[in-house]
This record gives sequence, structure tokens and C-alpha cells, in this order.
Amino acid sequence: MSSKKNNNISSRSMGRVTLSDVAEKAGVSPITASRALKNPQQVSEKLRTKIYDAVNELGYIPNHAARSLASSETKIISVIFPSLSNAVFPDLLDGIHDTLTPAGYRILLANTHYESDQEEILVRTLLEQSPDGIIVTGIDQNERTQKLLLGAKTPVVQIMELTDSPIDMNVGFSHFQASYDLVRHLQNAGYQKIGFIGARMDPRSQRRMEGYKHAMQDNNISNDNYVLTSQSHTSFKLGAKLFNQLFTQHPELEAICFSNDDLAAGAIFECNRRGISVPKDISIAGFNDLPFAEELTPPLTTVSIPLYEMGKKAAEYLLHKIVNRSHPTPRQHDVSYKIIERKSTYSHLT
Amino acid sequence: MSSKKNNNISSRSMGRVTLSDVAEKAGVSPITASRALKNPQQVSEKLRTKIYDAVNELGYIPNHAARSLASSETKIISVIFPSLSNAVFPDLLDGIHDTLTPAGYRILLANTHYESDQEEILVRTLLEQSPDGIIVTGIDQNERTQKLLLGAKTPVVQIMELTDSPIDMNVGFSHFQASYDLVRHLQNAGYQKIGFIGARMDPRSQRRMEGYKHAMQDNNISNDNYVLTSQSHTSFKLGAKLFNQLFTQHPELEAICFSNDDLAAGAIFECNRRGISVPKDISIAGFNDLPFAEELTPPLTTVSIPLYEMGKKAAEYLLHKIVNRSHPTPRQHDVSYKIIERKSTYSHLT
DNA sequence: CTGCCATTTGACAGCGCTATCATTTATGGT
DNA sequence: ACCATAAATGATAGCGCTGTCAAATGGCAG
Repeated sequence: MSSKKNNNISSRSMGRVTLSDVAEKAGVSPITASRALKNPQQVSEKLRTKIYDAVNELGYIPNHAARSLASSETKIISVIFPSLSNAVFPDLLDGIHDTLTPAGYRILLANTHYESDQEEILVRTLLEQSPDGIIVTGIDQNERTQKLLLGAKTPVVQIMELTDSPIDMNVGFSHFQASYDLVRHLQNAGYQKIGFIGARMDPRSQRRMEGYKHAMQDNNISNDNYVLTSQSHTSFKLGAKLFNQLFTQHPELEAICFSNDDLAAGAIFECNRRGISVPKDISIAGFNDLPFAEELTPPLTTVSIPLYEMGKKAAEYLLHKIVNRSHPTPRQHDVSYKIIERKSTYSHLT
Repeated sequence: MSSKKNNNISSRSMGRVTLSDVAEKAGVSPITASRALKNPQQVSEKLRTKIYDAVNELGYIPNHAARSLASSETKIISVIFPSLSNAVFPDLLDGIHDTLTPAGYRILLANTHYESDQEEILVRTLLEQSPDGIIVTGIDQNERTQKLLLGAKTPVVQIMELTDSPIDMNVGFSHFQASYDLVRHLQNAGYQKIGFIGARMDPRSQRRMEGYKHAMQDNNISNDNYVLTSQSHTSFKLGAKLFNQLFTQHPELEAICFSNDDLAAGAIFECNRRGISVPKDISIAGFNDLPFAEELTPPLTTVSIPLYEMGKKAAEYLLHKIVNRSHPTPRQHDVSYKIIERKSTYSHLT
């Protein structure tokens, strides 16, 4: 009765319930059972019911590896982030997840810890899964990584930043422009001596710093001594430390832009502890508009990024290319940003 | 020259470079090439070099699906979390990731958004990948989910909480006990009228509330009116709102325990805004010891959880079972917790 | 009742890799 | 030199599923 190999379960098969078992139980051929699951409308209702019953009775669970091998579709999207502890990435991931999961895709996640060698290794191992799409962070993949990605002929979205020559597709915003705009905004509000504090100095932090520098130059008040950076990992404590360092050295500073909200919040906490009044004694601005930004005392002026939307858009771009076999036009999407002015800066106006 | 099918590339194969191509180029049989990649020490150095050269020259990337199908090993671990925006999970995930990635495993991530029907669906789809292991959050999987998990004969770790009857393995700590201890600690410090504020009220929040209630009962000063919960999603704003509600109604309260740091921080922010002195007018305690807890004004008394370690341990348990085909003894690991006393509570002592 | 089309079902082969077992070649002790 | 043992290589046969194409079935006009 049962298929020839069922009698002596081989060590390889592990006794798993297969589609053939289901088909046999339902009295149809395996291929019909397959269709009943993948394209139900192609199978008469009578057989379909029988097959579904058999599936439930046997507790059949499809084998994804076999399906992928046969159809060269994996329904897997690989996502490579530089970090998870940085709160922007969980938000981004949520957007990606909520778009892909309903479409039947699963997410394979990897974390480079901001090391670009890691990125190459991870891209390589993730490509072994032949994912149907890949999302990578930033636009600074090294050449070999780019070649790998290109060679895989898999849809790719570079996320977070904007580039004129995407590997494939691109969803993000200009960190340079955002930072530039923020500084110009402060300048228009009357600030002149503005400092910059950054940590980790990954490519995006770098570009924010460049935005700051250009804005200062364009206003003819650039001063390299007003810039302080650290290679250390971002934290509240580091924000406090760097703030103390820069502000002690340059008490003439009127405002400081931080490369992210965590550092800025650390500085505000420190000011509260030391009795330095923000924004009267010093104004402070952050970047990202994390949830705590508006809760600080004083609330933090910062740049808001539509992270969840960015994740959604990136996922949609992938799905578009998977379905239509060609990317949406344009292949680049600018999600933009918004300068959020709060009490940590606007004293000079009044 | 080339293998029989190479001439007319079939529509299915998509012209991918296969192991046979590598073998042919290196002048060996496919199986030897396979070994050179998986168990290099089994192949003579001479052939190994040839094979590696061929791999590089052709840009060969192994097909994971084929490997899984043939070996019934997927090198995939599925992780199911209820949320990513809750900051505890990224930390946990980092610990998992950093343990599994060096061991050659990849992470398939899914997010239930705290919906238990979602959990069942996700478990089902993730099982289709035949993961080599699964990590699920909490111990309250519904019966069908448990059966699925059990039937899959895959190593499973339930994480975050402790249970006497794990599906397979269990790494976590007792939320009940942690909360109980925190309240007893406050009582020992002289507090009597202690309130509790909770949100989202997932199983872990529930158990923390139970811990609070039992500690109050054991001290014979239990009062149901001192408990306020909401089904809404946790946020700073909600913490502030619930705090206002409870404290207005019960100004006699001396301390309030919050089900997590976010709510507690929201309350502290609100107190700062309203000029309520913490801990003089009201003491506040949180849960989780997120990075911002010690930076608040005043710093927050809370319960510290070794999240990264918990993730690591869970991953190690999986690896142990995968390698040894039996779970570590004991199959349960208590990562414990630590009560962190900070300025938001200890005024009564002095 | 025949013939034509659309719909439903099935047979076959193969996706790319590895477990298993058989075979060949090198190693070393007497 | 011999044979016993170990190490290196290969042939075969699937893993579980689906693409492709062929066969069977049903419906209906003439």
C-alpha cells in the first residue's frame, strides 16, 4: 500500500510525513496534492477537500528546502543591519517584517556590528540561502560585496541612505542634507558658534558631520575645534563625557549638534546633573527623534526619520521586483526627514 | 566537455554554477568536491587546492536548499518574539545572534506583535523551514502550538520565563519572584502604601503584577485600588497618564511599581514637568534596567535582567542539543535578576 | 452520437547536494 | 617482498517537491 520506501524508514528521511503520504491517503497523485496546496483553484473541490483532510490528519508540514530546490523560490528575504541595539533598526525591521510576512516571506536577519568585513562574510553566507531578496544597510559595501550581490541576480535594496548608483534599488534619505538643514535652521534662529559631537562615526555619522561642516562653511564661521568625535560605541554616558570635554574647552559655544539622540540625551542628562541650563547656557540638538526625545527636560530638538515607512517601502520595492521582474521607477525612493524643533534649542528666538 | 545538461540551460536551473561544475573543472567527482568544502581534512591537499581554485574561479556559491534536502540539516534557527520595539528583545537577539552566527547558524526572525494566534501561524510557517532549533518567547504557547513544536522533533527553548514543564528546554527567570522581591525590598525600606501600574499586560506583566500582589498580601496591606492597568501599548506617555490617574486618586501612595522602565520613566518625566519631587513626594520603581534608567533624574530603582546572557544561554542550549542530541542537564536555566536601588526610591531610609 | 474544446489529473524527470557503501591508493610492520 | 590497515576517492541513489508535458475526463454544439 504505502510507497515502496515507507516500510523501512531510512536514516535520512527521519520518518517525516511527506506530500506523497498525503497524496496516498487522499488517493491522488503527489502532484495533485501539491497543486491543492499551492494553486487550489486548479483542483476540483472534491479532491481538494480530501487532500486537506489528509493534511490535517497526518499533520503534514511542507518541506521548504524541497520546495525551494524544485521551484527555485525560497520566500526568504535576507536583512543585514549593522546593529540591533541602535533603536533605529528595530523600527526599520518592524516595517520590513510587517510588509513581508503577510506576503508569505520570512526574514533572515544578520548583524555586522558595524564591521565591513563581517558584511562581506554575512552576504556570502546569506546568499547561500538563495534569498528572493536582500536588504542591506547603507551604500558603502566594499567592491567584493557589491560584486557578490550583483552576481546573485537577486533583488537588492540599499536602505537608510541615498546613492546615485544603487546596486539595484535604493530607499533612504540624505544624512548630509538633513544635518545641513538642521544647522542652517539653527543659524537662521540666530546661533553662530555651533559645535558637533559624534560617536562610532559609521558612514552615516560621517555624512551628518559633513553636512554640519558644510553648513558652517557656507556661513563663514567654520571652526575645526568645535568638532569632537569618538570611535567608541554610542551611549548616554559617552554623550555626557564628550559634552563635558567640548564645552569645557569651548564655553563660548552656543549650541551643539550631536550625531544622534542618545548622545544628545546623555548631554542633557549631564546638564541637568550639573545645573547647566538648556537651552539658556547651551543649546542641544540630536538626530533620529527616538521616542524619548520629546520627553526629556527640556524636550530635544532633533531630526525625525520615517523609519517604519522606510522599512515598508524597502520591502515593497523588493516585492515589486520579485513579482514584476523589474524594479519600480524610479528605482530610488527618498523618504525624507523632518526637523523637529523643541525647547532644547529655541531660546534665542524669544 | 561539460556535463550533459550544461549545453542547453534549462529554464529551471537558471544557469547557476553548481558543485558538479566545480568538480568537473577541478577534475574530480562531485562528491569529492562536496567533501573538500564540508570536511576538508578528508581530502588530500593537492585536490583540495584544485577544488578551491575552481570554486573561486567560477564564483561558486553553495545552494543551501539542496544541502538541506540532502542532509536534513538547515543551519537555521527560528526566533519568535512578541515585539521588536520593546528594547529588551534586541538585546536578547544580540546574544542569540552572537552565539549562533560563529557556529554557522542563521536566524529566521518573526514577530507576533503580542498576538497568540499569530504565534501559532508563525510557528507553523517557520517549521516549514525545518529549522535546526527554535526559540520562542514565554511559556504560554497555546495547545496546538505546543503540539506542533513537539511534533517537529526540533530542539526548542522557551525563553524569558521559567516553567516546571518546558516543551523542551527553558532559559529565563521568574517575573513573579523578581517583582515580589522588589516590593518586599521596598517594604523593608519602610514603604507601606505601594501601588502598581502596568500596561499591555502580556503574561510577563501579569506575573509581575501577581508578584506585587502577593508581596502586599504577605504584608497584610493589600489594596486593590492601588493597582492600575491598561491594555494599551507601553509608552512614556502612557506611563505619565496612568501615573496621573492613580496618584490623583490616591495621593496617599508612597511608592509605585511600574511593570517596566518605559512606564516608570514616563512617570518620572511627568513628575519633573509637574514639579512633583521623586522620591520625596512619591517613589518610583521600574523593571528591566534599560540603559536610560540610571540616567534619569532621579535615577530609577529597577530590576536588572541579564538579557544578552539569556540570549547567549538559550543559543548554547540549542547548540548543545543539536550536537549531543540530548539536552543539557538540567534542561532549565535560571538567569536570575538583580534589584538595582537608585535615588528614585530610597529617601525613606535616610 | 460524434467531435471539439476546456478542465482536471497524472507520469516523468530533475532541482543540487550528500549519505552510504564500494573501491582504489598509500602506509607501515614483519 | 608481503599482507593488514588506514586514508582518499568514486558510483549510486535518493532527499521532497514542482515544471513540463501528456493523458483523461467532462460539457456541449452540431
